[in-house]
Amino acid sequence: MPKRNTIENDNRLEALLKRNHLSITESRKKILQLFLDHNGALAHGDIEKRAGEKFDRVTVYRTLQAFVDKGIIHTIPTADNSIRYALCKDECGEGHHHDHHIHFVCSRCQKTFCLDDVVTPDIKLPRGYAAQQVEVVVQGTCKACNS
Amino acid sequence: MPKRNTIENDNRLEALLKRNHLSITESRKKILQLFLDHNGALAHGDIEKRAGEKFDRVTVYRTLQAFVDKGIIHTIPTADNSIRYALCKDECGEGHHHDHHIHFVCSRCQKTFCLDDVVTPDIKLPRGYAAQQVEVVVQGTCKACNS
DNA sequence: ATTAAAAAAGCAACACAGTTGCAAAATATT
DNA sequence: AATATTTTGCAACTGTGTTGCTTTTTTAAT
Repeated sequence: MPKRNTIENDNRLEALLKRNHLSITESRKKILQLFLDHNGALAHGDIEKRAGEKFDRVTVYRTLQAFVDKGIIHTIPTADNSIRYALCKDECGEGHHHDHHIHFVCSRCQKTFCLDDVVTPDIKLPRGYAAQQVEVVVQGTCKACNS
Repeated sequence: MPKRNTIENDNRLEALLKRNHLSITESRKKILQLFLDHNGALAHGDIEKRAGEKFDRVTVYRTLQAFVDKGIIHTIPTADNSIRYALCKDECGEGHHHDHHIHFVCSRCQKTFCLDDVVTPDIKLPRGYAAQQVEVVVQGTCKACNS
């Protein structure tokens, strides 16, 4: 496990929380760390499993909710009805998410990825419809599973 | 309520069920009727409310599952994690859904529509990723709410 | 550094969605 | 019409997410 200087890392976490006006607590640091260590999205279940030994279920829910509210993470809709979360890029802030990238779900390893470089396409809608937000979820096989 | 000749309508429902190798039961006819009468998608809750006085919760679940399996209806992923169902076009069959249209969720009236004429766009993925299916859900205001 | 105020965590209890096994009823098959 | 098959309803259970409230932790103020 690539674990760098603990204090330095801690500072980084705390700075991120402070910047978002969240008080610094063990659970928030732990869960934030999970996201930073993990490339790809996390299902609620994953998070609960990895953080759940130390923290209450309810705390995990409330922490994730707080992160979503502050624009630190965003949710990813999936066909199988299990919410996934992933870190936001820096442009997101309290009350306004700007996630214009698409999401990729691997049907082999089941992992979910934010393809940050692939922007959502313009969709030409029938007369009368007005778009506010476009969500694209692509299912297929990911880089790792294809090689 | 536009109710045409009952027998003729019943025949239509039964034919649709037979074509999909499903035995003809009251619950299946009732729920299928709901979809035919309703333009737009139905949330599980809607269906249970409208069919639930007559049928058990479990039956509704199993009926919907059977319809999905046979390719009569398809599910629509939504951000709020509440599955919606809508009728498939004729090309769908057992074990293979071909829904290449996009879905539209109205943020005003909360209704969900299949925009059958709007096909899912080609998405250019990073090297290494292979797409199998593309889901697009557009959120905005619908025709009715805009006029 | 102590202390008071504010925020978050933990706990218990609850509400709700979805599933499973099994007996009874309805449908299909001959 | 009789039998085999499928579906239904029921009860019980599991999992997920929520709420109210008390205790603990964190923050801010002295």
